Amino acid sequence: MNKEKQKILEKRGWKIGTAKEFLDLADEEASYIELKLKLSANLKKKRTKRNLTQVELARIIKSSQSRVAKLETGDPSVSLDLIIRSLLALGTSKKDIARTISS
Amino acid sequence: MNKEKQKILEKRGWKIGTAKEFLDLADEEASYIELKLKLSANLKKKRTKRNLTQVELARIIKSSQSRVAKLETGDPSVSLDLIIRSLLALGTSKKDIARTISS
DNA sequence: TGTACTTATGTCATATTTGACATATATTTG
DNA sequence: CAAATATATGTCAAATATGACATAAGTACA
Repeated sequence: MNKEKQKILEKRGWKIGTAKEFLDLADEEASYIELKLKLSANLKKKRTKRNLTQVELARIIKSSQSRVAKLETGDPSVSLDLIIRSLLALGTSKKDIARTISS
Repeated sequence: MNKEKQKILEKRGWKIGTAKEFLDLADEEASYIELKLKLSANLKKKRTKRNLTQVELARIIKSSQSRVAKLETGDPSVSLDLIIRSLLALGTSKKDIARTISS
């Protein structure tokens, strides 16, 4: 992971860690974050494709509009669990999730 | 999802929900749980293949033996985030994770 | 058998994630 | 343009996940 990418992620609120940790864990951490961001982007794509508003999706997953916004903007406060649950709630198949991850 | 499967999962500590909710959300919930269980099983497989003890893996992911045990036994208290992070810490590729999910 | 090693289970204080709310900022539509 | 609609951002109390610890239970092997 290059410095630029790290800066961008940190600006969005992701903590990559100190320099020392950075050397050890950065790659896994970056992979983990990228995985989440990919799935988040996919969620947004799926929702818009269905012409659903964030409010409507929030109702489906029993959450709130603001949380859906955070889900889709890749906010660090959002868990992978919630992302996956949301995708599944939109009828996303395991295969489709897998595709998104390995893309 | 059949009643049997629900009972088994509930016995292990998973809350599937009330009868009414069950009808609406059971399938997504079941998919979500199965996804976690599959990845957990894969984690255990990867660790043992490497001849690592739970204590050693705990060190690598900066956690504790007990949490690793919970990770591998599919304890409901374990997040997908931790499972994925752990897999990545063992050098699992996105492709491999994707494979596990769609299997 | 027993002793060392490994894994499972229970508990808990702390940390993180949650839905909800208010409100700011786009974006669309008339 | 303005009003309506949709999305983003900040905050917070409550819910959930966390590492750590103790200890039980299982496994290997002398």
